[in-house]
Amino acid sequence: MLSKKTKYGLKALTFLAKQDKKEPIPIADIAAQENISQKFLESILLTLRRTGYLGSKKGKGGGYYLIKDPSEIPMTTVMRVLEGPIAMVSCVSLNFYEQCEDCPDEQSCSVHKLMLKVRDSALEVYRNTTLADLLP
Amino acid sequence: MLSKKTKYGLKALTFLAKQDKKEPIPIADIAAQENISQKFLESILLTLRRTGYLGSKKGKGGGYYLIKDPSEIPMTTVMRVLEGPIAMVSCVSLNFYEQCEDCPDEQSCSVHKLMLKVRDSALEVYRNTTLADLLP
DNA sequence: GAATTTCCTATTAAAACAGTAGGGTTAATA
DNA sequence: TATTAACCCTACTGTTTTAATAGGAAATTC
Repeated sequence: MLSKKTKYGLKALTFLAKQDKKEPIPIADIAAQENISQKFLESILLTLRRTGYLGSKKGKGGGYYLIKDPSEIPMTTVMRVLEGPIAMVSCVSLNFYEQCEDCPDEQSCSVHKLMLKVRDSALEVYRNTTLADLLP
Repeated sequence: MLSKKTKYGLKALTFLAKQDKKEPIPIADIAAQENISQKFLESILLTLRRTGYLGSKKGKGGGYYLIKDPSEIPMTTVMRVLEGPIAMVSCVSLNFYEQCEDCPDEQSCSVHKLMLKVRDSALEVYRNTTLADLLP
């Protein structure tokens, strides 16, 4: 299941992408419009800032805004930052690889085999989808 | 992340599919070979029996065995029984559909849009993969 | 310097996960 | 009939994750 963190993060990004003028939007506005706990959203946006797609400004008239064009924001990055690894098991993860301790041989493991396929298909979707594709 | 329940269930199914003779294998044997807690595996196999692909026999010489050929056991069923919905949000689930309570309009929801794609791609993998494809 | 808004650190409440423990029932075999 | 092994049920436990909440520091504007 997708975490609410990711869900809210995606909604916030979409909200920012929909703005005509690219001036900062306060967290409070996004939270109110999208029905999200403000404090929770605060930490999510802070996390998202690490992607480099999001800028912020403090003080009055401050808030969050997109630095890049929505079409330049791929879902691979967004999902990895918010949800973590795209792979369902660490032994098939590209960015978070770890060996399974209970598995003697990766090559002959049925779970590995299946999850490799699933990862590839998910990755293809995320790589070919940008924030622009999610706008109405 | 994939739950250990699903992981162990897949390993058990593969183990049964690898047997030359299709005679019953005791839970204890599978648990020992695959490094799984026996009691935990017991409940997993009980769950898997509901798919109709797995048969069991009580008493001495008893155990679990596959009823169908591995090539007739699709991953869609296995994953749904063990892991639950294939969709990452309930509003795009085929078998477990539920409306999101915080979302006013599904059609214009960016999360919905993205997760629909992800579900479709995962579904294609699971539909086109049978237990036979996971054997070494 | 007062108000606004982001930034950052803790803490918490609830749920899910991964078992563990135990016991009793049923069915098949030898 | 004794043994074996699946079946089925309850309940508890420890750990981790999730989804927040609380409080204050730092930066910016007017």
